[in-house]
Amino acid sequence: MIHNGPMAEEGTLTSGTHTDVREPIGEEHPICRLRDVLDRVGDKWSVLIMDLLGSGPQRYSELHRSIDGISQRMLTLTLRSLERDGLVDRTVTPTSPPRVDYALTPVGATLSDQVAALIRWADDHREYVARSRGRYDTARDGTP
Amino acid sequence: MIHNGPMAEEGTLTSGTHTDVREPIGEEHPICRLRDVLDRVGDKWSVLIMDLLGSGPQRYSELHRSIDGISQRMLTLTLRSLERDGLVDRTVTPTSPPRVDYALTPVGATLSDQVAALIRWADDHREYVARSRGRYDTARDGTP
DNA sequence: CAGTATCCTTGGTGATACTG
DNA sequence: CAGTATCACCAAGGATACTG
Repeated sequence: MIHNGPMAEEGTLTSGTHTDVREPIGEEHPICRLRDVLDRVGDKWSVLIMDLLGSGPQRYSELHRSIDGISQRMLTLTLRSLERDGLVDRTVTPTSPPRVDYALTPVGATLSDQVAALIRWADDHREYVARSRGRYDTARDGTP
Repeated sequence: MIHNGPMAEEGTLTSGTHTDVREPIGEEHPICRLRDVLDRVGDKWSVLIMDLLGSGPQRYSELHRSIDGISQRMLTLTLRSLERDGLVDRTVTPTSPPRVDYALTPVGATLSDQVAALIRWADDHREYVARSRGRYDTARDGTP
């Protein structure tokens, strides 16, 4: 049985104590530990940012301009949680106007590599997926 | 500039014509093509299912029992889109009661491998992330 | 068993405005 | 420049009930 729900609330991870309120679930599948990364990789913006930072540090405004359609709110929020997870470093240069640079941490870089692999997969199988969808949909539309 | 919005609606992929209504954006970053996979990997259930199927075909009811907390609705929906993308095969044995087996397609297996790599990453860096969060949070709570 | 149909909630997201 | 704060929305997802 894979437990998928929020098995570890912020407090559980934060507190330092790993007191599991629920039954032990780690033995059967490592998936339950995956949630964090998945949520990281899953949301729209994290991956974009991880990729962008993969080619070097970027300023807040550079990221904002580079990522079409992201709001300041989401950019900040995403960067914050990336920083919180130890995946990106935030460097403030208290000039005026202030300057803030974001860069991958060493660990963040390794995740960035995984993301890159995923991107490559997506690229390699882009057409396959498109054709699969085409076939699936026409099969449903064609013979109703 | 990375375009992230829904650049290709279902219809665009489905129709077979790749008439891009928007400006050409593929040159700058391959990210825009990634959305499909990301959405696949990103949502709660697809990854769980891909992993489960990685160890062999499973019946609907097996998946349902194996994945704690998933509703029939979401299980069906997720399996359908996985099938639509050509990542899993659905085999109906029209006995009574009916029996339906799900298995990874060859291509689905390769994505499953990527997912497995991600899982490994998550496992390897689980503690690191937890401690990063701990430090980040106590830094905020400790000095308010 | 393996779904489909329906209703309803919630939180992730965008838009907007303000600030050190 | 690099954020923070607030509001408002709506689609993803859960709960429940029904069916071939």
